Amino acid sequence: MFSLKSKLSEKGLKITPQRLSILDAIYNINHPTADDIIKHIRQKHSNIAIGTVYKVLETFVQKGLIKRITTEKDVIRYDGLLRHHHHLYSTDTVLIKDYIDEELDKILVGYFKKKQIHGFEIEELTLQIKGKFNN
Amino acid sequence: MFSLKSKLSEKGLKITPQRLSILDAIYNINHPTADDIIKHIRQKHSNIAIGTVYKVLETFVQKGLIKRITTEKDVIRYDGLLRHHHHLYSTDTVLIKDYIDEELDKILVGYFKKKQIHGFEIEELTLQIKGKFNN
DNA sequence: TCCTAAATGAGAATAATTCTTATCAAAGAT
DNA sequence: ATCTTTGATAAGAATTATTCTCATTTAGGA
Repeated sequence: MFSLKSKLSEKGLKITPQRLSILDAIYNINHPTADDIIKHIRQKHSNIAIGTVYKVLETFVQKGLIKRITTEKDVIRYDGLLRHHHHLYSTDTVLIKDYIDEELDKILVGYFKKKQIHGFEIEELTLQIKGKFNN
Repeated sequence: MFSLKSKLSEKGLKITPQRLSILDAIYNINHPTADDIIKHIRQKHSNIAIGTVYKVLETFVQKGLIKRITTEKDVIRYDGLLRHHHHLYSTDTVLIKDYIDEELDKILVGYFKKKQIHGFEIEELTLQIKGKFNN
C-alpha cells in the first residue's frame, strides 16, 4: 500500500482530512513552503487553519514522512522525496530540483570512509549543486 | 592590506563605523544571524539600528564580502569565509562549522566534468555534512 | 571646508512561524 | 453502532525575523 492513508498509519498518525491534503500538496508541489501548501489546499475546496499546517508539517518531519530543505532564505521548504538525493538550486530563481545520483553517493561515502573528520561523526551527505537551469 | 577598512574600500563601499563593526562581528562569531550581530555590537559599546544591520548584510552579500549559509531554519546565517568550503551541520544543535577540503573539491569537480546534468549548468558545489560533533 | 549621494536611525509594516485555548473528531473500547 | 478519550484542528493572538519608509546624518570627493 502506497496510499496517503497508509503513509500516515504506518507512522502511527491519525488519518485526518487536513493531514491527507497537506501530504497530497507536498507530493504535488515542488519543494513547497507552508504558504504554498495552504494556497494549494484552499484553491481546490477545503479551508485549513494556518497553524494546523505548521503543526502537521512539524509532525511529519518528526515522524520522517517529509524533510526540511536547506535554503538561503528565511522561509522553510519541505521535500516529500525520502530516497537519498541531492538538490539543484537555481542561482537566479527560487527553483529547486531533486537530483538522484547513486554513483555520486558511492563516491562520497567511499571518500569519507577513508577520510575521517576529526571530532565529527557523519550521518548524512547532501550536495548542493548551484547553477542555472537552461529553460 | 587585510584590514576591515580595506575590505570595504576594495569593494567600493564607504567606510562607516556600522559597517566596520558588522564586518568585525561576522569574523568573530561563528556563522551569525543578524540578531547575533546586533547583540555582539551592542554588548561592547555602540548602538546600531536593526534595519542598518540587515541592509548592510545585504550589501555585503551583493558585493561578495560575505555569503549566506543554507540552513533548515527560518533564520538567515552569514559566513565571512570566502574561500570555497563545505559545512558540517550538527544534527542536535545549531552548530555549523566550516569544512575545507581541496581533495574533495577536486573529486567533485572532476566527477561533474565527466557527468553532465541535463539542462543545468553548474556554478558551485557545496557539500552539507550532517552529523554529530563529539564534544 | 563644502556638497551631495549614500548611509543610518527609528519605528512602522510585513511576513513567517509559534502559541493558546476552546471545540471537534478519529479510532479504539464497549 | 455508540461511547469515550486522547489527540487534532480552528481561530486568532503573540512572537520573531525581515523589510520598508522617510527624516536626519555623514563619508569622502570636489
